[in-house]
Amino acid sequence: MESRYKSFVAIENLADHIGQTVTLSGWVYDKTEKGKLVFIKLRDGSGIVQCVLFKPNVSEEIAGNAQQLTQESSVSITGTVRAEQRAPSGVELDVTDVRIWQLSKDYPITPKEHGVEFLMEHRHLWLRSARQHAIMRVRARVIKAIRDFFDGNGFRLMDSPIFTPNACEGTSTLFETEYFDLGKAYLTQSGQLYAEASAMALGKVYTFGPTFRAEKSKTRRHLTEFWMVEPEMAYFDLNDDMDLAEDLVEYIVQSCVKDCQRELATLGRDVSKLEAVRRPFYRMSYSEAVDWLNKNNVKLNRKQPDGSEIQIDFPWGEDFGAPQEEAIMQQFDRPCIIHRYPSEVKAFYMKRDPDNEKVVLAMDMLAPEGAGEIIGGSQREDNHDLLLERLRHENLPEDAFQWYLDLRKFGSVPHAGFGLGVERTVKWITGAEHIREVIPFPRMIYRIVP
RNA sequence: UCCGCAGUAGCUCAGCUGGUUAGAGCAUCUGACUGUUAAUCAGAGGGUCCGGGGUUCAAGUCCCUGCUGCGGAGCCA
Repeated sequence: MESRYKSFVAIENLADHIGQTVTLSGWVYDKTEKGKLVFIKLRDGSGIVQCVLFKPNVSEEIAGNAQQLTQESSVSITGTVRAEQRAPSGVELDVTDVRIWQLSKDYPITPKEHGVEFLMEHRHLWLRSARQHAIMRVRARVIKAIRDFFDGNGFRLMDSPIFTPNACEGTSTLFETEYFDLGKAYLTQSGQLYAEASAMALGKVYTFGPTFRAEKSKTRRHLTEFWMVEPEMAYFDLNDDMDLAEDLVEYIVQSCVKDCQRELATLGRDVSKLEAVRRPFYRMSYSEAVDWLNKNNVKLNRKQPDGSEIQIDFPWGEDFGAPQEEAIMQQFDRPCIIHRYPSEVKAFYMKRDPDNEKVVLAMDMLAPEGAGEIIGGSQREDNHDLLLERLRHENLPEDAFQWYLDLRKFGSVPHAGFGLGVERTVKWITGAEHIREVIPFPRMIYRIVP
């Protein structure tokens, strides 16, 4: 059989083929008839184009094929490409032939409104809708930008394992599984510890893959399975780390602005807000942020032992919740990095600030427009004895961390890194309402199907 | 896990202080139309009112319970 590989014309490139006869293969997105005209909206995965068939111009058989078509029928349509001002994409196809591969029956997702539950049950089909299609293309562009950025800046990809014997931070809940005769294994919640070992071997590395959190979170910014990219750099301090994070995020956003104009338009995204995402971003220390909250009268809701709630000034030492982060970000049109958090609320591996023992050299990047935290990172503790002390303080199993402690015995150096949540970044850039829309098949506390 | 809300046609929903044969729009099917793009017009079919129990002369409607889902909080990327 002759390969069709070379002869495919993608709908997104049709404007380059005006006046030519082409064959498009795809699926029927919508069809309407008006007298002797049949309008077929065809999608092929790259875009949508309206194909117009005038019955007197074709045989009865071809006209019959066109009239039979139902939503999501698979079809190859041949015709002449014509510039058309009325069309959203600027082109239409004048149909001369229609070949049916399969007629679809009772496709459940109509062009009308649907509820969330129904759409999630049909996620495997929902992905075909224009909006979901646009989001997935932006997602692919974000991932490409991440890889391009690191590959082009001297980083090496070093994959971390997904099965791990121990917790990274010891706090979050882990998914547990049997591992042959070796007892329990866990699905990784971060590749960072392994990335640190990799950085000592290759200097600048990044690890990129899925991560798993068994937290029973039920919000519009949590998944139980999500993708994270984690760079780790030898001889980087916190400032180097923050500079890198800003460069990366600026590069990702501007890549999408440049290459995803059609997708962002489909999504109704205000692109000017993305264009504004240029360095330098804002920065403030945790202590400055607490001062700002109290100066601006942003109170903390605190539950009393009797169940009632009172509002108090934000106490230094408490971790920020979503309401505090949102209040802080309302003043900014670009991301903001908050750094030097109280050591008590942060993970054991973060390095204490030599200028203030109460805080660690940690940083979070918050995105504007309500998108919230997209990055968490830190300079790591590189002193063996201090790290061991922190491990014991957190009651973590020393044995399991022997290899990690080794990194501080054999040529320990200052180093830093961070994790960027791919889905949160895509949610911000696309303006999606819920994180479940920005990953093809979301895994959430109450959903594992399809 | 905690706090709130919801479940009626394939889909999105309405259904009043309980009252006789269960409502609309869209989708589907039939017909009309040479510019529709949320097409329009005429007609047709389509219901275990989430499950179980209770109150009542009478329950889609009120009460109890279970299930499913949604929104928010905490945790975090």
